[in-house]
Amino acid sequence: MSASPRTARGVETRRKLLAAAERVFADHGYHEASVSRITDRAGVGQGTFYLYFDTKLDIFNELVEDLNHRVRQAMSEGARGATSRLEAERAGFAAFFRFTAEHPALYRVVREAELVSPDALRLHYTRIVEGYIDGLRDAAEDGEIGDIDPTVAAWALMGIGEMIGMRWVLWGDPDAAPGDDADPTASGTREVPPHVLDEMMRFIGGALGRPELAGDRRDGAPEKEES
Amino acid sequence: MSASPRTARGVETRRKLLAAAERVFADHGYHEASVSRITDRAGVGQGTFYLYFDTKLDIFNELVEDLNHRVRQAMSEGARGATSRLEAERAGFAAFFRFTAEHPALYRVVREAELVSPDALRLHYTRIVEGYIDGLRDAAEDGEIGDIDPTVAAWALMGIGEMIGMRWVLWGDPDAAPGDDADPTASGTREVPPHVLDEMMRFIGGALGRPELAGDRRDGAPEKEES
Amino acid sequence: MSASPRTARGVETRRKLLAAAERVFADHGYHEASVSRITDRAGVGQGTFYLYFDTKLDIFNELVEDLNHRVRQAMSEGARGATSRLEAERAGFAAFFRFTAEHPALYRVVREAELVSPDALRLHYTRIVEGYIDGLRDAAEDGEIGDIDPTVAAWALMGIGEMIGMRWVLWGDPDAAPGDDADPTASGTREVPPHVLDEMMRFIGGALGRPELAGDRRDGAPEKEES
Amino acid sequence: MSASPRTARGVETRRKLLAAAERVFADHGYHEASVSRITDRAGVGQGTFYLYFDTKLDIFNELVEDLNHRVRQAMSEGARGATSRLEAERAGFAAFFRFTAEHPALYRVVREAELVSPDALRLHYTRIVEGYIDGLRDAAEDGEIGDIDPTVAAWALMGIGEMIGMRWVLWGDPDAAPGDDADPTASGTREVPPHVLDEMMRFIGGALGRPELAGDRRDGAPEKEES
DNA sequence: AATGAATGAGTGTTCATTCAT
DNA sequence: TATGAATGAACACTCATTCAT
Repeated sequence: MSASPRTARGVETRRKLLAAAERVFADHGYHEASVSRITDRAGVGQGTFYLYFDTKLDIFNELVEDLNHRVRQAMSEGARGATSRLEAERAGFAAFFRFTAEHPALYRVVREAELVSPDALRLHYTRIVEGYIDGLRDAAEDGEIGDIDPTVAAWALMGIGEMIGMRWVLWGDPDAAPGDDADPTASGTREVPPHVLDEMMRFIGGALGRPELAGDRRDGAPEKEES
Repeated sequence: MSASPRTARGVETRRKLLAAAERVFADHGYHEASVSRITDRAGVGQGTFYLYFDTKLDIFNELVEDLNHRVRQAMSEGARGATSRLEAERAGFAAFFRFTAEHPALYRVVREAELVSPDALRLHYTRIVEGYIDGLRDAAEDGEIGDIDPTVAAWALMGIGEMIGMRWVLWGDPDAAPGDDADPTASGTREVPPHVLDEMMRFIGGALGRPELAGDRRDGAPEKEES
Repeated sequence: MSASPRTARGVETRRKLLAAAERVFADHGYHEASVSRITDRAGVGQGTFYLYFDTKLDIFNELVEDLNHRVRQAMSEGARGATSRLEAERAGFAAFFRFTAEHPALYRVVREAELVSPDALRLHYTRIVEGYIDGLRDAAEDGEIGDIDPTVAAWALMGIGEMIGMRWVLWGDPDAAPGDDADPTASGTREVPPHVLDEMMRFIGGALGRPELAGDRRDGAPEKEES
Repeated sequence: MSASPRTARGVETRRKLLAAAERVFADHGYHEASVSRITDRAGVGQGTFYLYFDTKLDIFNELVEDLNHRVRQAMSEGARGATSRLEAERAGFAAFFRFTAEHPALYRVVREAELVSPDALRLHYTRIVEGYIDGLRDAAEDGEIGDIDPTVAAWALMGIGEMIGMRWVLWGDPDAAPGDDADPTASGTREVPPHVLDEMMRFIGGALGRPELAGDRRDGAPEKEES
């Protein structure tokens, strides 16, 4: 039923719908977001929506796909120029957290995807993880990290990033009691504090078999302090 | 409006409703789960629901709370008897994965809670993390692990468990292509393969500054030290 | 199904239910008043209600009946001892307004009765009007008032009392703009200002053919009309 | 959410809904009138209602407003051409009773408004009363009536009209016992008998200080007016 | 290409009433 | 006499989707 736009005007309308949908999904989640809210924000008639998308799920999936591209691009751009795997990892995480802070939609939309469109979620995570796996494999070949299983490690890294991002970016102030910040749209602009990022990288560095590369205060580390 | 049951019959009805709700939420998620589906499955009239719960959100929150208790109990029971922090960690994760496999509701309900009842989600994660933090602090005092920041580490562990659990328990077969397993109710009985658990623990062991305790094949650790 | 109470305890319970119903109907109106609210306020179980009343409409009708008795008693007590019809009228109205101020339920319940139980409403008004008619007839025989049709006059008096009561007792401050006092339960304690009562009685005095008896400032009419 | 119709079709649909609502509210009152009954009678889908009205209360308020305009227009049209205040009053009342007979909804809807939408009720009465007040003030300046307080008199007139209208128009036959006419839809076509209108106007004429202008059989007025 | 109108199945929730104890 | 449990029909309202223009 829906079709690709054939005119410049159509292309523009489709774009407006996607942009509006990102805002609306981010603000309200999938279920509370109504097609009419999307078309309202896009400034088009309700029927116009179905010119470009078959269903509400359709535009949602496209949006998840799009966010996936953008976050991966942000991460690899962030990591570009890093001179070691861990440096790349750190830069990638930093980019990921920055992206999350700027687009809290990512978290919300993606996590909601689990129930709404499980395939979209799997694809999203899988693609990011694949990037990790490749990087880890290269680093292992170069002896840069230990011989940890890259698949398991990649999923673990994914989980760390997700949870730290949720905790420090989405929730914000560590001391905020639950309930202090109930408005989900209000909390999307925090940063991961530097020491948290440091500790997280030390954690990851150790995990990957190169504690000394992550900077350290680690007990059994031969040269560095304590000695 | 809702009240606690005052008779045995009422207690039983309330229990049936909670059990039904767990099933229905797990199968369909919060939004697709309708009160009438819950009451149907519980075998009671629709109005009966409101004798014991004020709103649909109410029973959802109670369920999240309940699941939180149960998973934490499962984890600490699993970890009981461990002789080291890492052993406890491993046993705790194993218990967590087992619980997840038996109650896929946990994942689905909890993750959806983010949009439906953010406080419930935060409380859930925070409580589990607090358990981690205590354990890590004790272990650090005993010199069992490195001096990693316990809060950051705890959230990282939480994320690892979540993601590994999602990947290997909920999704099941690593090679299953997305789309092969779209029915969310069909995939709740997998186990985390032993080697994945092993690798995960090596990852965590390294992260916590005691790679050698986690068992290893690590490059830079020729024949364990510590001897 | 319902029965008269056979024990002192039952009499008491029935009384509690009626008292609770008056409060609840007054506060919420017929439709918003639920049986459970009534039983809650009465401090009895929900089922107990149906021991004494067949339906919600039943207790409502009984309440209207009861209020009717009470307001008529208040009015005739107020009027007792008056030495002329107009004095009696004034005292009766004053009593009526006082009763209204103390029991705003009267107005609300009675007016709602029009749709809920039209018979109850008619009976209520008719009974009060019959009292007026009798009084007017007597007064006419005594030459105390003009020979106005007592039935029409009685209904007119009823209407005047109702409207003045609504305007000055229920609504309160004459200058309050609509909306300033939207809470219907908050405005039941006003009084009809003395000059309003005075003017009203002058109006009625003239209507009944005895302007001079009502006190007057009437234009050029030292002793009746114009001549 | 609701919007003004943008096409002729929409205008027509909205009109049908209002007309249906007037019938349904008049027949059943606010609470028994369900949106689905309204849409059924209008011959549109249930959802269509919410295209033009936000809530059931919304259309109710609009209806009260509309009825207020119409009754005031009917009254001033009825009074147009009267050569004295009392003549105008009589014509106005006659128009009011005629309108009531043709639109019994007025009474029912407006009286129920007291509980449903108190502001609407106050506005309704206040607007009519303001018309009375203006007329009375003019008449007083012209010496046409006594110097009665116009505000109090206006509310009194409002009450008289309401009550006489209820008694003779809505209830119909004076001798009908309560219960004979329980169907509220069946009684909307009566007229106020001429002698009742006559007596009512004599009552009012006396009240306003000009008994002789209202026609009379008054004791102290041996051979009619003015001569 | 665009749109406003229309729909009807579906939602969470309420409540007068019945009944077993 | 008293009650808490249970019910199911009913309600106001929402929304993804279709369609005529």
